[in-house]
Amino acid sequence: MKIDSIDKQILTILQQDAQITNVELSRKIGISPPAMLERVKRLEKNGIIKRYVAIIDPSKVSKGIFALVSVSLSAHQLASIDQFTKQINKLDEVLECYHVAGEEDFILKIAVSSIEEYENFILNKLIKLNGVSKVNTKFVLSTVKYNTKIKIE
Amino acid sequence: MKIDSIDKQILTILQQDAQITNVELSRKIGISPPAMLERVKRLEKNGIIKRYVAIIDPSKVSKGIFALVSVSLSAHQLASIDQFTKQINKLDEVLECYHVAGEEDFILKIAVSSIEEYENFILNKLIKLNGVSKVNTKFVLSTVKYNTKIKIE
DNA sequence: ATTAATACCGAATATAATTTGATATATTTT
DNA sequence: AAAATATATCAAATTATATTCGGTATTAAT
Repeated sequence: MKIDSIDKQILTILQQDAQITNVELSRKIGISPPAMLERVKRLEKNGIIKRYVAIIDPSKVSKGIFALVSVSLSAHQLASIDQFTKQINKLDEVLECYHVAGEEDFILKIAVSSIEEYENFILNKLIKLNGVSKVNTKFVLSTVKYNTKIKIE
Repeated sequence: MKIDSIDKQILTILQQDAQITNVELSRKIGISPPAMLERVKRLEKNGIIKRYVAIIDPSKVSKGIFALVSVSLSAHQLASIDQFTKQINKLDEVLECYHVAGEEDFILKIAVSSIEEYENFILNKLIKLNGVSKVNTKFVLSTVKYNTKIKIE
């Protein structure tokens, strides 16, 4: 699907405020509400817009402790990464997980409510996954920036 | 502000689907639409819900290259971290930035459209920030999990 | 126990989303 | 280049939803 300049404007706005009304959005960009509606639906149907979410303040729901964790898999396990992938996707504490090039294999972002909960996560969940051979934790002191918006250009 | 069991259900649902209508949400949870509306507004006003956003597929808007970058500041610069913080917040390529405990000072998540753009970001933007003394890049091979939802319990 | 505050509901109203049918604008085909 | 097709657009009408309102129940405080 090809994305034109109007689509880009739509995506830029919706990434910052998904609650904007269709009427207001169409007014801002300068096309009619029905035309806008069709464009947004098309962006959704084609998977450009994946979903709409509410962003919660973690500290206000007692999930204020974050950690960035690197994980290495044993060589033979690396052959079947999708098993690891599936397991990671089931763990609620894992917000993000990236397969990376370099020393370690994966970098995970973890959110928990306490150090005890973190310890429990590492000892009873993460290192019990098949093939996990090395784990290294960096605790987050503060979140400097958290942005779900990617620049559209 | 105190959050009860109904609020938790609301937050859990809105974190997955912020487009749900107030009518549908109230039906799911079992209170009337006006009561639901008041609760959601309260969660917004108290900053529990920070904002609503559309999540875009980066690969479909040619921002398919991600990197995780560690940054160390020189000792004297660490004294005024908020300067670094402000600068980081202005850079569109930086989606997330965490101040971490350990070897390095910050971990950044970067999104760009090409390796050339990445090189330009590092050479002309990141290392030109005051006090940046060490930079180390890990390129993301694949995103295993990307979740903005934190478990409410 | 009494008062005050809070949360709730059903009904009415205001606002917005969505559908419709017609028209214009590109795009492709001949 | 002209005709045909597909696509995008609009204004108006309809449908659905958000929001307001007045009153009632429930909870918390005095």
